[in-house]
Amino acid sequence: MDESRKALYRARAKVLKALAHPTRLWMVEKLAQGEHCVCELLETVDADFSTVSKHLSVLRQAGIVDVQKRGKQMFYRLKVPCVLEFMGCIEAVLAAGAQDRPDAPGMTTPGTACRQCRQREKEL
Amino acid sequence: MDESRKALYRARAKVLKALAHPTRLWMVEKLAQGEHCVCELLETVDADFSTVSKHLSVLRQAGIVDVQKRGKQMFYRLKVPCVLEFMGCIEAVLAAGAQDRPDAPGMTTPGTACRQCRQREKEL
DNA sequence: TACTTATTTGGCTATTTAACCAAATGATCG
DNA sequence: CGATCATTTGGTTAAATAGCCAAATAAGTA
Repeated sequence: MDESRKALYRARAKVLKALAHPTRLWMVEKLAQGEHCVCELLETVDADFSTVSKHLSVLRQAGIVDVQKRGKQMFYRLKVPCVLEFMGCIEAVLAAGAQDRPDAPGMTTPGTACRQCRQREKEL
Repeated sequence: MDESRKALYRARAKVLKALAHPTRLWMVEKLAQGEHCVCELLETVDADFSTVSKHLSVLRQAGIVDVQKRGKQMFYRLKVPCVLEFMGCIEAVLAAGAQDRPDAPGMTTPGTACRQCRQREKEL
């Protein structure tokens, strides 16, 4: 894998990482309903002012939210609303996670050994 | 926000966190093409055997991948393929992140003060 | 049974992240 | 200008994460 490809995956991971926090996830949903100033978000969150601000900063740096100063307040809004679409799939993961299926007992696939994997590759 | 709601967001965040790593993201895409044993993934990844194994463990615990033992090998596969759909939106975030728009200079919205926010709430 | 192969586990260290507090900034109001 | 409000920044500490190495399992194989 070349360096530019690695960089791409790092960038993608960074976006996901920005979303991967309960408080931030919550705030993103909140912002999906319309813009909010920091103190409005603060009220719903049970954390310190500076903590909320830092979370928003993470979202902003990831490019997920937008901020606009108006008067003495900072108004945040969701820049890329499609991130909300993740939720459906995440719920699916959570639902699937519960069952941990035993995966059909009578499995007859030959079990290609790893060494053989490489050999098979050579043969191709 | 009540405790069960918090727990929901924590659970969701955990799933995203599992995806939020370049190597894991890469492996998920790889697994989307079909099942692979650990050593096959290792070849494409430039990391230690144990590191790869741990990444897979994270994905498994999050409920994203499935594992099945066959012979001496562990075959991993994508359990919930919809996670791939995230990529489109992530690219959108990355694309949007580039431009950092100045958001229309002549903005005339009154700038509701935060104190006033609370007051406004009371008035409703 | 001993040997090799495939993978996981258990430390260990370096790095990153989260949270809080206190201080700094920036804008408006008196 | 000085006070106040909204928010960010810096510092600190605790906890989580990533990576590597070495040892432990587990399943064939000789």
